[in-house]
Amino acid sequence: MENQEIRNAGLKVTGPRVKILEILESAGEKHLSAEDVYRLLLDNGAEIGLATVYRVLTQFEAAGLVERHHFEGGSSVYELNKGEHHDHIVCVICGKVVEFVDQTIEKRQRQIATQKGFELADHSLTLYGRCTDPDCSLGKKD
Amino acid sequence: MENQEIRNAGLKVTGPRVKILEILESAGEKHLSAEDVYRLLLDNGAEIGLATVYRVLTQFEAAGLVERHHFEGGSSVYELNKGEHHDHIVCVICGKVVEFVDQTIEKRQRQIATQKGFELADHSLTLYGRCTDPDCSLGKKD
DNA sequence: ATGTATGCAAAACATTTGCACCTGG
DNA sequence: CCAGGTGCAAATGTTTTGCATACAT
Repeated sequence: MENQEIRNAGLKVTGPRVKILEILESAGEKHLSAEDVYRLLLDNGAEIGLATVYRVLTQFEAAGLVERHHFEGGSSVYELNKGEHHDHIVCVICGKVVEFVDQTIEKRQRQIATQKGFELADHSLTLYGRCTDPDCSLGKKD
Repeated sequence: MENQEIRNAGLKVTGPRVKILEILESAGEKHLSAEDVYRLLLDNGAEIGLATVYRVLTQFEAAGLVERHHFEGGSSVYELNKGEHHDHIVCVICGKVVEFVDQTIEKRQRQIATQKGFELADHSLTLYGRCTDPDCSLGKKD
C-alpha cells in the first residue's frame, strides 16, 4: 500500500498527500508541474490548495519519493521516483519526454568528476531535439 | 573589436550593450546572473536599468553571443559563448563551477538520441558534487 | 529623422510563507 | 488532545512588459 510510503517519509497520511501521490502514479512517465498536479486534482474533484501541492511535492522530494527536474521553461516538473536513475530527452517541438540510462555516460561522469577534484553527488543530463512522432508539432505535450 | 559582434547580431552598438559585453568578458569562466551583471554595472559607475540587462542578455543569447544555464537555485546564469561547447561541474557547497568536454559522452549522446528517434539539437549536462578546494565551505561563490 | 533602445514602474509568473482553522493518530 | 497539516491571502524573487523619452545611424 502506497500510504506506507508516505508514513515511511515521516509524514501523516492525509487526503491531499494520498491524492497527490495517486495523480503522480497515474501520470506514468509524464512529467507534471505543480500547476499540472493542481489542475488534475481539481478535475478529479479534490479541493486542494496550490500551496499545499507545492508543500507536499517539496516534502515528497525531500523524502526521495519524487524527483524534480528543471528542463527549459519557467517551471519545475516532478515525476515519481521509481528507483532506477535515468536521464531525459525532450522534444523541443512537442514537449515529449523519453527516459534513458547509459552506463558509458554514467561511468565517464564519475571519472571526470574525480579527475576535476570533485566528489560526485548527482548530475542532470537532458538532451534536446526534434522527435519523429507523427503527432509532433501539433503542440501535444508529454 | 567586439562592437562588431554586436553589430553582426543585428543590434545597434549602444552604451549599455557594450558595457554588458565588457562585464561578461571580464568575468572569465565565472557565471553571472542578470542581477550580478546589474550590480557590476553599478559598481563600474554605469547607470543601466535591470530591465535593460535582461533584455540585452536575452538578445545576446538569441544571437549566440552568450549562453544561459539553469543550474540549481532560482535564477539563470550567463557566460560568454567562446565557441567551444562544454559542460559543467558545480560544487554544491561553495558554488564553484568547472568546465569540461568529453568526447566519449558527446558521442554517446548522439547515438542515444538517434536510437530514441530524435534529431539531437542541444543538450545540458551538469554534474553536482563537493569540491576539494581549501576555500570550499567558506561560502565562496564562483 | 526615425526606428531602436532604454529607464522606470507596473505586471506577470512561479514559489514560499504567515496565520487561523482543521484533522489524523 | 495536539502536533502537524491545510487553505487562503499576502509576500517574495525573478523575469517580462507598457510606455514615454533618448539615442544611434
